[in-house]
Amino acid sequence: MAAGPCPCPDVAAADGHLRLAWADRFCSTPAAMTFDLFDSDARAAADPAADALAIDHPLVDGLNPEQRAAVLTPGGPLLVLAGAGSGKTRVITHRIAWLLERHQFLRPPPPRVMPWRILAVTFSNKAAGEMRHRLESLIGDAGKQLWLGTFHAIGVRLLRQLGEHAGIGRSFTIYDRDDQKRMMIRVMRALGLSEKTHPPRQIMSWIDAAKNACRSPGHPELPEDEIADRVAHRIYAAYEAEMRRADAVDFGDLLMLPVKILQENDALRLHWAERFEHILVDEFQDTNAAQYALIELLSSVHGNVTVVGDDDQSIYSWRGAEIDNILGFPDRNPGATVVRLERNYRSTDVILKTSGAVVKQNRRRHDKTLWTDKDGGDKVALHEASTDRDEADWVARRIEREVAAGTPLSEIAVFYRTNAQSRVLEEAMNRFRLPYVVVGGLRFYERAEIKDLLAYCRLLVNPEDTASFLRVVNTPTRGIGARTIELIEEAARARGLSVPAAAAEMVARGEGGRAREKLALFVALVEKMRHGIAGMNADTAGSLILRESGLRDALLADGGDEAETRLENLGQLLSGMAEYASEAEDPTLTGFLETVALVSDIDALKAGKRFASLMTMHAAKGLEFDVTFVTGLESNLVPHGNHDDNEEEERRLLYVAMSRARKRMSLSYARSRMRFGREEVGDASPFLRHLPQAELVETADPGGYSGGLRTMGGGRPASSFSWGGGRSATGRIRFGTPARVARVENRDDGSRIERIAAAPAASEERVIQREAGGGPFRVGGKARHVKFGVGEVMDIAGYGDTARITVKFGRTGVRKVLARFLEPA
DNA sequence: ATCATGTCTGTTTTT
DNA sequence: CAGACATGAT
Repeated sequence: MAAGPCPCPDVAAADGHLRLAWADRFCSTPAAMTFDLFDSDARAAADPAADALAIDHPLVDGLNPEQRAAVLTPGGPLLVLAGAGSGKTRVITHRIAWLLERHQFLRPPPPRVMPWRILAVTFSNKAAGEMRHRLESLIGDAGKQLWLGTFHAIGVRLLRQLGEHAGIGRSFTIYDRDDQKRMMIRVMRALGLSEKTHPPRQIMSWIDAAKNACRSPGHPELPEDEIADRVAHRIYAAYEAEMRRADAVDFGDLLMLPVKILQENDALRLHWAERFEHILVDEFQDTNAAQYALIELLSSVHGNVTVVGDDDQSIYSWRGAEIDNILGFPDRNPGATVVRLERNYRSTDVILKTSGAVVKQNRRRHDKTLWTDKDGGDKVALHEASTDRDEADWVARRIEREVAAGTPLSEIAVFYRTNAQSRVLEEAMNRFRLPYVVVGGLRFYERAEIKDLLAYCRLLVNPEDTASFLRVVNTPTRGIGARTIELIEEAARARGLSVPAAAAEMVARGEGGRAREKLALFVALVEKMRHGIAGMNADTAGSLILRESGLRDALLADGGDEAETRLENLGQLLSGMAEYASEAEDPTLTGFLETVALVSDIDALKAGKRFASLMTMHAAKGLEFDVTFVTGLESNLVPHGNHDDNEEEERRLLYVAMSRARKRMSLSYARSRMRFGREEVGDASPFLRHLPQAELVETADPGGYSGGLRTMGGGRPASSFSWGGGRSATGRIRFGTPARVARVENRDDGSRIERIAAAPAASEERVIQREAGGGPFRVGGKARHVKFGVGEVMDIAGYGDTARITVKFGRTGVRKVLARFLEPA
């Protein structure tokens, strides 16, 4: 990024057109050359100011002038400030395609860029998949060859090749939070530290912050923190040593280690920076120091960096993201081309104005004016509900109406601040029998049985994998308990070995206390399986391990409903492995494990159709829907903490959520909400204060609250709000719950909790609806299972995709199956 | 060594 | 409310 000023002229604007100059940093001819299209001669003769941007090329056809500028800018640092809905993904994909194809259209042709010399970085796996998909539809298989992925995925790829320079082996394992915590606790015990004085959670997030800032143990400027005492530094150092011993890396390492390696090794840096001729970074406002450093290093030869982002959508500062990376980009990169995309193609004017009114309250931002030619639009509904449950019902009822009016479910989304809020909404969706997916919420890969099998897999691939060893050594139970593990730990500490290595050595020496025999059996089992899976594809290996490890037998022996569910889940995992093996470049277990470590939601797969989407506001970034519901807009939830320092970010988060809608949006909040099993009373979010009245329609439950919305936020009167006794201005919304009584509870610590009496019984209608929670399934209806075929639904228990549905299949007979394995037939 | 039971504790947000 | 964790009985 800092390759020095480019001698070539920047793209200059003229009459909304641009002159195209050849300015790639690596061009062998330093003087700028102007290229024209084959067919541009006549045009140029007719109008000397006319330029190459009037290109008749499918890649820029239909783009607005700014988008064209962004796509066609030849090289050097390029900042695209892309407002919400301004077509930034389109710009990135088209720019990549153009870089790959432009040599066919420019004279004289610039050197051809090969796809594997382009690096495109996205924020999430979902975004990477989407981009790859769109790219392939533009340029076909060449799209498969470029380096495209999240920062973390790119980090893995680099570490695979460079890891040895940081003491990382070839088969390193990526640890998730659980594994990290396990290692952390071991380290602290070894150091004789109490978990009380140094909560592992806090230490972990401190270390995470250090890694996001690229700081190893011993760095003079480790993050400031109240827990950042000398002890914490010692823990950090010991934790790192232990991770290396286990040949494991955490998420922070995936960013920090490649940076360290490239910083410390000139030859490697040159090699890799030479390799990438063009680098493109999406969601640049959410990059942290390590990510920035990585980009800087990798672009240090050619200097062709395109960064795309929107400072108003920076919502990850808690993960170390520095908004200054985007705000300060032009200063850090003199001569950078800056393109602003302010035309919004997504939302109605009403939605644009409403969301804009929120984010405009922020001080630290580039002022910008998004505009659209879609005038007017449906007004934004603002709804006050008595309780969270009523709010959820209100949302579900409106979704029902949308569906009746012809909106596809896939075009409807519900957003909330915290994952815990999904539950009430899910229950309401079930009452109304509306099919839905929780995006990124329930995590398939976090189920115990899945983690067990994966831990076996990882231990086989990485013989030093301490965390996985500890997880499976007694799963299923084989008589190796705490005492034996303690012995192994001691041996490992004494000899500086990883835990599995220490266990193997103990067995070899005939040590191991009472459980010696059993431990020997286990070590032999692991060896046997490791030998057995050599050369196998992921799925074949997976089923061998499931069989040999005893996991399968243990579940079969159990025989209960839950065991059956777990077996189903494991079956699902195996088919996932098969699917992976059939299409992946590297079909082995190693490849699969790598992919799995970076992917959280398998459910995103079915987000395509037939389901409404439920997700956190964070997860909503980058997505769009015809109709959205932004829920839980209460003062203690949005903004979340009471800290002033993140208020602007919380407002941006709300802005992100509000700018996802194409046609209609509803905002809602509840006067009381269940939290920690208690009902808590709150006010509307102070962020709602500045909503433009003209764009709103307000409604409220009639609830027993004297006066309803009285105060907002700091207790000041909310004069901007008016509402009339629960009557809907649209007159179409029905109301449900009767009055309830509030009471105040004084607690010992002097704090006061306002509570509300338990909700009265639901209406008749609801009781009936509540009985069926099977999403798209109905008792008496048909359901299809991949293996068992079509059958009749006999019973439904639970809700959502974890509902247990009893189906009578023709061949297999009656079975209980999770809803997630079925589709309506 | 294992299982059942009880208690406490906590909730942002995610690669 | 639910998951993690400690305790105690077998």
